[in-house]
Amino acid sequence: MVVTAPANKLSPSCRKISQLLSRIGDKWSVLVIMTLLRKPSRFNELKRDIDGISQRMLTLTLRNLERDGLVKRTVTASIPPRVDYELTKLGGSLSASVQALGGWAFEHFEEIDAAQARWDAGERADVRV
Amino acid sequence: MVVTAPANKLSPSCRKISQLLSRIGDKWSVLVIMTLLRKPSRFNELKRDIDGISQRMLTLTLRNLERDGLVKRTVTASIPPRVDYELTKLGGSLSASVQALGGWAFEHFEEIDAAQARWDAGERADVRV
DNA sequence: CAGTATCCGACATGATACTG
DNA sequence: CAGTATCATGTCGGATACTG
Repeated sequence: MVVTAPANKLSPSCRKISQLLSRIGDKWSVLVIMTLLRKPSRFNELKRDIDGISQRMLTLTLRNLERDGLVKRTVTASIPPRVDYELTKLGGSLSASVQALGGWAFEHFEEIDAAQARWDAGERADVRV
Repeated sequence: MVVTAPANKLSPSCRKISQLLSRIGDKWSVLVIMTLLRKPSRFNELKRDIDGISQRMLTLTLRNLERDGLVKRTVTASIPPRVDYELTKLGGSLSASVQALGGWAFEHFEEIDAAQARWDAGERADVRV
């Protein structure tokens, strides 16, 4: 019995993309990375620069990025305590790729918005044969 | 009274990145895009190729991508019904940027895994001064 | 075949209060 | 200043059943 060719499963590298996105694709990670790319910052400095982030989420996001080796944390034992965050070399190399995606977003967001507007207006663009 | 310089808020383009990620950064969108990049497919064909996706999530993901103008849907009124999905030109251009990110992921995922392993082993890598 | 409808649990996020 | 702890809520996603 002849069986048709094996299913065209996705290659492992495609899975890597989605794994990466599940790491940095949350609501705040990219914003934190882009902020740290501009300059290393202290905790409350980040909180001020990233509009709308809660203290809790900033802490969690930084911990995750630190765990992934993308951000380095430096504690200075003074009073008041001082904690500085900066991108690691790994984090810096990631930000380059993220910025590339940002370039696409900046060039095409109007097309996306337009497509959504059409969709929401009820003009579904699919084809019926 | 002299006030310090305006807060270093993120530039609008950075926000665009996070907006894009909130669109395609969900669990399945990128997987669907990468699958359609290889070849246009029918509904159940996609379901077979994308391991683990539920019927519900495939439907929702396709609707969102269609709404964003990234995917085109073609209905053939036959019995049984036939529906084909393919990337639009916009979707194709996005996939290039996504693949760039995938390249980074493929090159560096070992470093990330290693960093996580260190963290989980309790060796927090931060610096104390 | 290609969906829709419904229910439900898990997780992500926000708000708030407290601490070394 | 830089967190941690706790609670409340909303959304995401899976399972299941039904339909043109």
